[in-house]
Amino acid sequence: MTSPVGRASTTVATERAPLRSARAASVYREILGAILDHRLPPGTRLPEDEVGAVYGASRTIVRSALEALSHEGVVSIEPNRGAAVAHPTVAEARAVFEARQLIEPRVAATAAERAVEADIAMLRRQMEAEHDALHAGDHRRAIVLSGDFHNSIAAIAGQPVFASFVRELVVRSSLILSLYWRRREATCATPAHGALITALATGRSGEAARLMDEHIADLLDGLDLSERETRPVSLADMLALRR
Amino acid sequence: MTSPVGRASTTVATERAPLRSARAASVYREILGAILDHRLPPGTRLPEDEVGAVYGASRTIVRSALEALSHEGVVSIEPNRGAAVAHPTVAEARAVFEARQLIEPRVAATAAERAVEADIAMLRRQMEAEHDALHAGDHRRAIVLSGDFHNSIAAIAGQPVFASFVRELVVRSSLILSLYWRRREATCATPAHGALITALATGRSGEAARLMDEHIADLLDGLDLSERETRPVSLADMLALRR
DNA sequence: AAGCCTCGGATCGTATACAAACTGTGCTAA
DNA sequence: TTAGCACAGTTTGTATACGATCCGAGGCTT
Repeated sequence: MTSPVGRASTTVATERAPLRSARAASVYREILGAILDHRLPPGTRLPEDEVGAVYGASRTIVRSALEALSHEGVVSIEPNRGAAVAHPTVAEARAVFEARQLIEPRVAATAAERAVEADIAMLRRQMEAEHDALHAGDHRRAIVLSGDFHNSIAAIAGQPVFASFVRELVVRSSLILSLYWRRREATCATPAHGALITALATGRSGEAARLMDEHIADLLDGLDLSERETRPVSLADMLALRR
Repeated sequence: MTSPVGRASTTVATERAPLRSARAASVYREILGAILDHRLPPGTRLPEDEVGAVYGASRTIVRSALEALSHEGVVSIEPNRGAAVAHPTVAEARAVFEARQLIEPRVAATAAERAVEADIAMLRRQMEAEHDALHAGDHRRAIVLSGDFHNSIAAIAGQPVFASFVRELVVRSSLILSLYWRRREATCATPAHGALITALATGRSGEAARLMDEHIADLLDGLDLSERETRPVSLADMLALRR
C-alpha cells in the first residue's frame, strides 16, 4: 500500500464500466476514495495537471478518470473551466434520497431472498469494521464503510442494473452528507445496519424492505436541507461568509 | 441538418453529464442516434479511426464520445480491443426491464401530479409523430420516438435523478428490443401511450402508475428471452449454429 | 475614486506522434 | 498434415506539443 489512500474501501465497489486503462482506473479510484471520505470537499477544483502531478499520470489519463467521475455525478466538469468536486444543491440532495428510497428497499428485499451464509458473514464483518472505525474516531473510514454496506447489499441482490444505480446514489450521498449533515453525534445509525442484517439472514424480505426504507428516511431526516434552501441565492450571505 | 442523422430525436434527451466539447457531444449524439434506430446493430465494432473518419473528428474526440457511451451501457469497451455496440445478454435484458418496472410507474405518477397543459400537448405531438412514422412504415423513427415519449414523461416528473436513470434504461431497451423483439407486427403498443396521456392529463397518478407498469410488462412480454437462455452457455450449440 | 481595458498566467481543447498490444497469416518443422 | 512460431498489419494506449479560452491584475481614462 504505497498509495495515499491506503485504507480505501475493501469491498471495492468496482466502477460500472471499467475504464480501459489500469492507470486511469487507479487515478479514478484514488480520487473517488478521497471524495468519499471527505478529504476532498465539494467544490474543490481538480486541475488536470495538478492531479496528474500527484499521481504521476499524464493529462490523458487524468482526463479519462475525471470524465468517468463526472458521469457518476461526483465531479462536475464545465467546458473550458475544468473539473471540480461536485457540490450538490439541496434539490439534488432530495432527489438522490428520493431515488434511494424507491430503489434500495426493493434491493434489500431481493437480497433477503438470495442471501447465503457467506453474504451475511461479509455484511457482519463490514458492520464490525464500521463500528470499530467509529469507536476509533475514524469518521472518514466509517462513512466509507457505511456506503460499502449498502453496495454490498445491492451486490447480494444480484441485480446489476440496480447495483450500479445504488452505487452511484451512495457515492453522491457521501457528498451530500458532507455538505448537509446535521447531527454529528448520531453517526450513520449503525444499529439500523444490524437490524437489516438480521432481516436478511432470516430471509424476511418484507421486513428488510421496511427497515431499509426507514433507514434511508432516517438518513434524510438527519440532513439540514430546509434552512439553507435560500442561502445560496443570496449573494450578500455568500460574501459575508468570505470575510 | 447536414448530418447523416437528420431525423434524430426531436426531444433530444440530453446526455446526463454534458460532454465538455461540442464536437465530442456531436459524435456522441450521432452514434447514439445510429444505435437507437438500429442502424448499428449490437456487436458492431467501432474502431476509433474509422468513426473519426466518418465524422471528420480526431481520435481524441471519438474516444471521449465512446467512453461516454460506454458509461451508459450502450457501447462496451474492452481494454486493448476497442469499442463495440453493446450486446446485452438475456440476463441484462431482464434486469433492465425489472428496473424500468420499478422506476417508471413511480415517475409516471409524479408526472401526473405535475404535468401542465404544455406538457400534455408535447406528449400528444410526440405520440402523433410516432403514429405517423409507424404508418409510413418508418420503424426506425418510430422506435426512437417511442423512447422519447418515456423520456419526456421523466422530464415532466422533474426529478433529474430518475430522469437520467430512465434515459439510460430506455436507451438500453432499444438495444434489447433489436435483439430480442418477438412480434414485429404489434409495434410498441402505441395505444398504451394514448391511455397514459389521458391519465397524466387528468392528474390520476395512481392510474398513470398502473398503466405504465402494464405497458412495460407488455413490452417485456413481447421479448423472446426464455428460449435463448441456455444457448450462449453451450459451446456445441454455438458451433452447430455456425454451420 | 470608479469603471473600463489590456495583458499575462493558468488551464483546457485537440491533434498527432510513437509505443504497445492484439489478430491473423503463412511458413517451417515434426 | 498439423502444430507451433514468427512476423506484419491493424488498432488501441499514452504522452506531449500547440492553440484557444478564461480569469484576474494592473494600469489607464474619465
